[in-house]
Amino acid sequence: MKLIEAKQQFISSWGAFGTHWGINRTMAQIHALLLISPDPITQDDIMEGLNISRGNTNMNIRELINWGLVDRVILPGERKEFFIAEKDIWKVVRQIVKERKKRELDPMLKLLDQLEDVEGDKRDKNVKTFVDTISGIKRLGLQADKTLDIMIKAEENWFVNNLIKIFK
Amino acid sequence: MKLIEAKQQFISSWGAFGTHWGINRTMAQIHALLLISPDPITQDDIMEGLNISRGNTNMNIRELINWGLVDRVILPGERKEFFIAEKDIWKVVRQIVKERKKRELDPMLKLLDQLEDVEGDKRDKNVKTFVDTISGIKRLGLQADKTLDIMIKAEENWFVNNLIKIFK
DNA sequence: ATTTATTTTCAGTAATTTTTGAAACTTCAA
DNA sequence: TTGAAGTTTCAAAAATTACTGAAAATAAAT
Repeated sequence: MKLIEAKQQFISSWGAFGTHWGINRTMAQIHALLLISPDPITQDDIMEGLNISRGNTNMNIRELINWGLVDRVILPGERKEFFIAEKDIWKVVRQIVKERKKRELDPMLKLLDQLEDVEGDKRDKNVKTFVDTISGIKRLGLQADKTLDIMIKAEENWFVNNLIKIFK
Repeated sequence: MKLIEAKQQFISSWGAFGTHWGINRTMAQIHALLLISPDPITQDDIMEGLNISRGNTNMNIRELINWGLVDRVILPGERKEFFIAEKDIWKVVRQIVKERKKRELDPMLKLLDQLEDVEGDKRDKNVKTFVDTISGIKRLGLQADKTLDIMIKAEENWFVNNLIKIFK
């Protein structure tokens, strides 16, 4: 397979993959393009590379920066801004985990706390089933919270090596 | 908080949570409703409980069954079908992991294999960056594949206990 | 200060996804 | 068999989400 073709394929697939995970297609594609670009590139490069509008490009780059996956770069002597993605895929995963944890898991745990102490007699099976379900989810959530925290802080090799050892 | 209110809150939040993970709101809400229902319930119960149409209900129940999260139940003497959800939240997670792995990770790994042997000179930095990116993702993907397989097969306690021990 | 290059915003439009509801289909009891 | 109860399908409508492009804002050069 030729490089041009392979790049296209990767960008397109990465975009489709993203949509299955609640990430918008364009954002995932910009990320893919940056991942395989050896040097920093401009908004115009991205617009041209993916055939998308300036506004769309700008909004999604900003979002990628918010997620901590892309950095703005100022090159000396250049007027335009350039962009570059973190290439170490393990760091990328940790960053995504960190953000999703903050945005989703933490609020969910807060909610579960409130729901857990619902009024009512535990002998009522409606109450019992509700409380048991919430407690079960909360227990799992707390475990995930702890585990992910350690994962986020961990050094790449430490974590991977641990997994390999444990799960072999 | 009253039970009715708490149930509403849970269903609504579970739905919102789902949309962040590429799961449609209604499907997540039906799942939530089934999780907190002590006894099997019918399509009509769900329609009424969530204020949604028959078609929508039917399609999303079917999808939940495809995901292995909900079962059809025939009650003796009843004409209608009833539905029930797996309540053990750890089993639920394992089932979701299993399905997403099959639907998403496996195809992604297949793609990466193809992309990895792109034509061209490795001294060309475009080729090098591309191949390095793909290889990096593949390495991570293979590791995830292995780990998740073991997790899927694992007994609940075995796994949770392991995690607790390892990550404390 | 003025011009020029670049970035950002956002109202309107387009594309996609979800939902509805009625018709078609199936199942079962009499 | 017939028909009543229940389930499934799917074309059209509604809702949501994403994208465009031009105008406004910002920044840099002259």
